[in-house]
Amino acid sequence: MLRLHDTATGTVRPLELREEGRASIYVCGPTVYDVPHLGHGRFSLVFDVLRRFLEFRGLEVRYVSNITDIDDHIITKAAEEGRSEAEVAAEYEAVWWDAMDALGVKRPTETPHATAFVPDMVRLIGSLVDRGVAYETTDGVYLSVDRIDGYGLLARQDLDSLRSGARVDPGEEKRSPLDFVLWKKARPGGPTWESPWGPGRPGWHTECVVMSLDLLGEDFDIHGGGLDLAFPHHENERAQAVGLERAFARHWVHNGWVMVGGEKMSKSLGNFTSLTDLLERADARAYRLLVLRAHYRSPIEVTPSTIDQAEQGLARLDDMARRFDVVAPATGVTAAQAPGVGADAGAVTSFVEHMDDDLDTPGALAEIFDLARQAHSAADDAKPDEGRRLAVTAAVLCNVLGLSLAGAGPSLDADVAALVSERDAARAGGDYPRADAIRGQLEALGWVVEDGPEGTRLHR
RNA sequence: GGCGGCGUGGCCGAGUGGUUUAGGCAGGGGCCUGCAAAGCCCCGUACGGCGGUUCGAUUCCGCCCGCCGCCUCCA
Repeated sequence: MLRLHDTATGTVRPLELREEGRASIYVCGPTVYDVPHLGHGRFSLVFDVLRRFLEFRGLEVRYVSNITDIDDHIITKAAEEGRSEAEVAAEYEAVWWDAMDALGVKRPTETPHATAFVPDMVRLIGSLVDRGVAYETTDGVYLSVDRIDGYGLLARQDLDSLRSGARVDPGEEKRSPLDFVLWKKARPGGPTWESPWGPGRPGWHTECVVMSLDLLGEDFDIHGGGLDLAFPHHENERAQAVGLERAFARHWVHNGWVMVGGEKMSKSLGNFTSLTDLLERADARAYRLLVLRAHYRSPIEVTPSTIDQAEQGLARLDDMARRFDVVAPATGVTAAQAPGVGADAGAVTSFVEHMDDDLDTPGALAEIFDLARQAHSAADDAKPDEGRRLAVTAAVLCNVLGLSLAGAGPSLDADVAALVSERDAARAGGDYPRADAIRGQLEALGWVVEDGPEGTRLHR
């Protein structure tokens, strides 16, 4: 069974599902007030692969990822641009899904929006107040972390050490500097909702508690997100669940940073690269490969050089797919079904063993590249069927990682096709100067020209 | 200040107490090819520094140096 790192224990431990055969996952999604950056791309890819792999393992996966469509950033932006918060959120949500589609990220099974759950949040906050875990001040409702057993679990620090590092704003009415806001009483500007504490809006941390518990139920399996969500966001979600005495996530999974010049990429540092920009410059699959080449908990450095290396690696896999004319295998193939579609059982087993080991995608990719080498080798050795079998295996496994390979050759327009046949004729007749001239023409049109036993082959 | 992580061959990036190597990219040599391209074969013998444990450490322990992160909105 899959073993995964759990931030709550700081160890890699077996994923013990609530319900046999079914996995429930909640991944914190974006706040839609700006274009997504490379860090958003990484977590989306990492959890997409986790989801695909669980499905490959034959599990029925329910994957919930939210859209935060109301918060201070959105309100600020709306005010600056003189339009509604809903318009701002809708615009950037559309950008978000475009980027996800381009990356080949499977749509979550549910994508709840925070604004649709505000009444539920009010009820949840009310329960916390009733239980004496939360309290009202002049500007809002706060959760009292002193009342929470094990606060600091995800930060892997105890309350005292967290408190010692906490920054305190003067004039705050919080009982502890670590207490966090559940409900913000209405201030000028921005939308409001009714509550027992007057009009206002929810703080950030409550929405994910409500949406995960409403949709997945108590004691769901995996809660994930970027490492910077571990504290305070996930810590504060957990605190609310503890305060309510409701079972929460069984397993906490966090992915590492995207780095830029040795520093964490983040909005606040202003050193981010937008995902949209990257997707315009590079093959989206190259970013997936770049992310998967490193372990999900390691930091990755994204530079023109590392992107280029990933594109070269991708070209190798594409070349294999072309040589063996491997079309993308049907999705939904499980590990158990893989041999039935012609995949090598031993390689599949080895791949699964890597992935079971805390999602060792670098090891899994090594397996795939090795298959590519073996496939070519077999074909060079006059064993085309064996080569094709290995190539099919590689393609099936790529699919589990969400990597689709370039299949058969592209369709050519009439002019290009004419050049190809003219060149083949020239080569057959020994007119190499003419053949080379046509190759030059084709290359000028952006084609890569390869000669095989069956004549000229083109690809982009 | 508290807590945590990292430092691997030209680059990216896994992994392990010792016999045979992660893998990719780039580079060199060879084969194949009319020439290329692609592919195949071969090659570099790396683990921040200093000690310690050990028959033996890149892998365990300690110290040091360097880098990064969290403790505040952040994927």
